[in-house]
Amino acid sequence: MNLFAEIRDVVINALDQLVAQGHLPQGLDFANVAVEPPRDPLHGDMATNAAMVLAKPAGQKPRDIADHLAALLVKDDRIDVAEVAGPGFLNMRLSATCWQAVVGRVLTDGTGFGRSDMGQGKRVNVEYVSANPTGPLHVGHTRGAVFGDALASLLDYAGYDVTREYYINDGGAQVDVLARSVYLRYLEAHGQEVAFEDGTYPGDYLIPVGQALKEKVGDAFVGKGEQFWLAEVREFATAAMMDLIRQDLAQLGVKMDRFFSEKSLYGTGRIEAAIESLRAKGLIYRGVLEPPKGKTPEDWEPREQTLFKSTAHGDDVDRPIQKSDDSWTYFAPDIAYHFDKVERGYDLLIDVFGADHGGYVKRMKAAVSALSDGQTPLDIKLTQLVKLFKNGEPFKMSKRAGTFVTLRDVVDQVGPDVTRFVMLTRKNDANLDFDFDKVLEQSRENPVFYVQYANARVNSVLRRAQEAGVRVSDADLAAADLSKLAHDAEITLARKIAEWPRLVEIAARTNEPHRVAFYLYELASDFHGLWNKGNDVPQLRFVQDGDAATTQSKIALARAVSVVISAGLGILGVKPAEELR
RNA sequence: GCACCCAUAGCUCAGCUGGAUAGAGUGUCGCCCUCCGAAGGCGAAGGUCGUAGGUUCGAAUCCUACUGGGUGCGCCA
Repeated sequence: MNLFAEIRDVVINALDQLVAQGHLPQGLDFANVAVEPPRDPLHGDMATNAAMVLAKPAGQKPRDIADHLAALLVKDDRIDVAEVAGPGFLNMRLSATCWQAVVGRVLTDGTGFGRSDMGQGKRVNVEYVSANPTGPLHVGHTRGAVFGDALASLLDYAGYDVTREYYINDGGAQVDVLARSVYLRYLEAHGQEVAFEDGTYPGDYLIPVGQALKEKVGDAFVGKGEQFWLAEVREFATAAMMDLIRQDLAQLGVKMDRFFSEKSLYGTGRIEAAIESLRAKGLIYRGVLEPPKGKTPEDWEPREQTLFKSTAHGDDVDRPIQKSDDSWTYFAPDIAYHFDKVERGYDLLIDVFGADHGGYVKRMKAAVSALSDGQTPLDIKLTQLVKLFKNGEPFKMSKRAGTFVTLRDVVDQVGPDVTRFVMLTRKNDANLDFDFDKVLEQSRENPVFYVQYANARVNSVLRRAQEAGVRVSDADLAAADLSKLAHDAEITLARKIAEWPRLVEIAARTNEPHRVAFYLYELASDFHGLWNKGNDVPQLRFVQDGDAATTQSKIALARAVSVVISAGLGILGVKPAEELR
């Protein structure tokens, strides 16, 4: 139930009537007519720009249209007042009953209150994390993981049919490096002295993998050339790394519907098929690329390569899909992977990349545009860097200094809920400061705590009411006499609750789950505000001694806050706190 | 050199398919704690929305140029 959408329907109906009555010309487009909460509450509960948007096409003055519209709108019993203001805004004040009904609705709908059908069941594929299977996930991956996961949940909540997917880069040279590194650990497990040269992974996390390999194959690979063991060790090591990564994700509460292996594209004709599809559209050719200007490529020499004509779909230069030795570049399997996604018939594709892959956006969009003949939109969301702090001091990450911070380090220290919430307190394309101490601080400036605290307070007051003999099940509360919720401060909170379904749609439309986190902070803030008013104004306290009916209505409001917080936190993948400490 | 992202209060950041007097936290200043949970509360001051143009009834939001910061730019992925 989206009250804003309902009132917009009322406005549109009124506009239709004005057309029928001849006050407005036929054939007007109402698509830009919006009903929004005004920034200034003095302007009322909702405002519509209808008169201003239609003034020009209708050839009338905005205020004239608004006057006619206002006269019709007040006939709806949900709208108490409709008045023209400013350049032609129409401000509406809704009846208290309207807001009280929202509270009742939350209690009957539960956390489904904000669910939307805007997605119309369209199939969306969200690809995220997709870290190389060469080691544990680090902090940067953590942000992408949380963002992608919350985005997927958000879209699901907004009525899309969502698939969460991880692309395993297990086909390139980096897994050979991994295999060699594991081989060294394997030799070490056999008591040999080994040296980790440049181009190998020296991390401790491979020690148990080397051990495990020894237990599996004994000394079969000792002293043998690469051709004897590389393929097998590669497979063994990649599987071990994916186990590690799955554990990391599980610890963070990130779920995947599918892990898609890059390797599965090789030797199966899948890459060739994707390239052929592009060739059939005349987008594959042999050519020589210009060197990038101003970057002084030291060892540049012109080479003829097989190129994808990505410029035909908005890219800046054409991109190579084969190396000079005719093996595939990394881009070729990526094309094939996205071809696979296109062929699976998704209505929308979303890729979540780290910001360091920003240069990759245009070519990937070009590829999907070409492969789907412009039919499948691809949205690529980049997550910016996470800067780590400890007690306000920057915390430098360095593999060599051993201060390399993994996802596990973060989650072990602050827990999955705090990690997830904090990662969503910034827009995806803005840098994020993560202070290990501040995120655990229990104060107003810490949004995680502030939201959880609101939820805990609701539970506290719920218990208290129950002790006072008031029936507080959701069913009882939904049936309560909500007309007793009449104070301005209470209606204000109900208004904020009513914004939730609208916010879900905005967040889903923009693919920006951080909006949910900010909304929850505002909702919590409004709730705490009402709570604090109770200190000065006794009749605003949630528990009214000796007045079960009034208490019940106030508890209903509090509980509605809690329900929306639970729904919002659910999208973010954070467990609501029943109580603190 | 080119492409993409970013620039909003002293600081950290929000800001709705363009909407009214641009918001929050923090910091600063003033007042307040016998009160359902004061790990606080109320209030004030604080802005040329990087700069300069453009689009229109209306621009932080869209377009162009510039300035500053970040990321990336064939045979790594």
